[in-house]
Amino acid sequence: MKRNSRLSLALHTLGHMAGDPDEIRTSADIAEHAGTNPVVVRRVLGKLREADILTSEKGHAGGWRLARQPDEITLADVYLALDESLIATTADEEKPNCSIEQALHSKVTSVMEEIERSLIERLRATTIADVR
Amino acid sequence: MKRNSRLSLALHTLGHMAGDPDEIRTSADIAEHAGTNPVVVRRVLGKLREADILTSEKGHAGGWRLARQPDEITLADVYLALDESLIATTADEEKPNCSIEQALHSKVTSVMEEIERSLIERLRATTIADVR
DNA sequence: GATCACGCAACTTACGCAGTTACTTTACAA
DNA sequence: TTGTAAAGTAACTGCGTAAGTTGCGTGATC
Repeated sequence: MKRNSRLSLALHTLGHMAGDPDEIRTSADIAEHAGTNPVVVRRVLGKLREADILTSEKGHAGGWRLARQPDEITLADVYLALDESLIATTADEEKPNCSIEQALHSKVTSVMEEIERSLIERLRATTIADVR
Repeated sequence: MKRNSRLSLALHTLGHMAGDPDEIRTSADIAEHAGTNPVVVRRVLGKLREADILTSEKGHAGGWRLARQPDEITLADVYLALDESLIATTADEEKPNCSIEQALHSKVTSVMEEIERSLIERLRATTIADVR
């Protein structure tokens, strides 16, 4: 796998689920299709379950399923469910004792926050049904 | 040091230089002020030299100096000089043989490119003289 | 109760980057 | 011309993060 793998894995899986919402899928099947490991799949999809995007069932004939309709799940929902940020967080300094550092930090931080909001807004315009 | 250290180091240093453009600074001095190592400073500032933001002189009484006026150096110039991206690059897949992955990749890539352009545009509005 | 699935914790591995060391090159000055 | 002070650079180390892996527990169905 590569960088940004969590979001890629999540979206890829959701895309397939959107195409056949009634099918239940196991971590093993998903992992094989995505070329990764069942435990990794559970880690990532577990985040999506916390955000009420997916449900999982244990036991025989268990697995993963969408918790909502595909057209009610936006890319922003998925992005936010994984805490992972595509925007580099400006490392929180302990104490920017230097005034120039303070000015820079506040400037860059405000720009990045604006960009992040803008990103989420754009992601909200697409649902996983659109990429099916 | 922490995350995003290269951009922080670059901007911090340039901010100080903007306050006193005629002073020549050694890597050792800069490193001490920034709490890091002279070699690291040279690595980062070397990138800025390639972008004609700084000049360096070897030998006795050598060091680093701005190559342009402070108000002619934007945050975008610095950001672009360091190749480092604040926007996570969507890992270049070898061959997305899966059609859903293709659709996702192109969608996410186009959003991210738009966001990156937007970021650069905003960074271009501030010069290092503004944070002095 | 056997099996099949997720849940989870702990460990291993891979990778990037800051940090470090050591050496070379260059410029200036005594 | 020799010594010193600076950048340039290559190679190595250490650390943090994330994926990958293993093992065991838990719950549901047959």
